[in-house]
Amino acid sequence: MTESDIGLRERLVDAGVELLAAEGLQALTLREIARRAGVSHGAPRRYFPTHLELLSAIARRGFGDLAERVRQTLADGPAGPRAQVAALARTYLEFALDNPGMYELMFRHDLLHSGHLGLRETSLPLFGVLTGLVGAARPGADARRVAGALWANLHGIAQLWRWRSLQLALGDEDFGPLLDTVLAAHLGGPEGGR
Amino acid sequence: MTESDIGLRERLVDAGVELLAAEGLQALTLREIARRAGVSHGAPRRYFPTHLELLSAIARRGFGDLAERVRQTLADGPAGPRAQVAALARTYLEFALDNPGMYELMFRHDLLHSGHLGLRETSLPLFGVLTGLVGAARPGADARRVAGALWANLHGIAQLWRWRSLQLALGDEDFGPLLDTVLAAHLGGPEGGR
DNA sequence: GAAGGTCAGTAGACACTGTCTACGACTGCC
DNA sequence: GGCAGTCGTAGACAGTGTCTACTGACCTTC
Repeated sequence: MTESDIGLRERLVDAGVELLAAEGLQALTLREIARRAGVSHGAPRRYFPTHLELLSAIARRGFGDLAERVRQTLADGPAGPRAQVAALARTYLEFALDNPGMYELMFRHDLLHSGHLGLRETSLPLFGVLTGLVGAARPGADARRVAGALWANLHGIAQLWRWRSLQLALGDEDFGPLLDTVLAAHLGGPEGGR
Repeated sequence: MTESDIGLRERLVDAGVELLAAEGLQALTLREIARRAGVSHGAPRRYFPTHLELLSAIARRGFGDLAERVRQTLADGPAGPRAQVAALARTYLEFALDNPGMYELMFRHDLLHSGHLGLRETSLPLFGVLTGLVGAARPGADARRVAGALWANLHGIAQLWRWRSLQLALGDEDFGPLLDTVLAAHLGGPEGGR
């Protein structure tokens, strides 16, 4: 009846998400998650046979959150594919910088069970959305390839920005100008279409 | 007189580089490096007070190798800033894909002592070279910003390609077409100039 | 109502990790 | 020949992920 019967499985993922946000990825040990959930270190094994699968479940939360944020951005956002791509890109970067630990985990493929766990199922649709918008914003171009290039660019910015490498090289404090440059490069000038 | 007096310090880094190439980053433990170098697990501590510093020394080898490869590419490569940027980009990606473990280590800032160890000293000059070439290839543009965008794009491609995410999304088997798209986006059409 | 069985979680062991400290051997120097 | 200082060894310690034996509660079945 209390919070304790929402199931240990969910409680473990909750504890992991909190711990990740509070202490970072290196603190996300199996035993510490169990401690935070108030169970012994052997308990998680009942639901997650291995540490990797628990981390994957936590990462799936992150992919879900990101997808939800993007969905909401596109629902609230301005009209026009060009502006929507820009809004999506900004949302993506803000997510990465607001949740550094989670973003780090989401792309640490060595820690994740990327195959069977539906990570692809939440990541590929997002790429599909981006491809559609890019295709509408640049009718002539190979939408998939341009979307792939843009995705890689966003991912690279997220990583380098988190480590302050780009700030160091550019002297910027906000990623806005850089993002404008990137969008103009992949989609054409900021005035829209091409 | 034999190989054993080139100094344990260098031997440890050598062993680490080999181990990294052979077994990957997760195998690069302090104790295994010591084992491969033929010493006890406490020996590295004499030269590297912490695991992090040994890994940083190994990563520095990687940055040195990359810088050397880029230097050679630019020396042998074709004339013209546009073509040189393209050659640099290709060299960068080939390095990342030929040495996946090393590339992974080089950008795992949580494992590296990025501050005092001269990593920045090998990475920033490379960015300076790129900025110079970009400035020559696109005289009108903000060279630093475009170079930063391109660098982030290359880094993103290297990561996503290693995880086969981009291959999955694009259906490609070679990164050449994608790289052409990226270079055209940041530098203008493939015919050169703008 | 009592017996048996399944399931969730506990407790402890194991091998492994990075770090720390005490110790031994070997060098060059006076 | 004795002596210091350096280099590497050996063992301890806390922490990790995994595995196995166990306990106890609940649920079914006679």
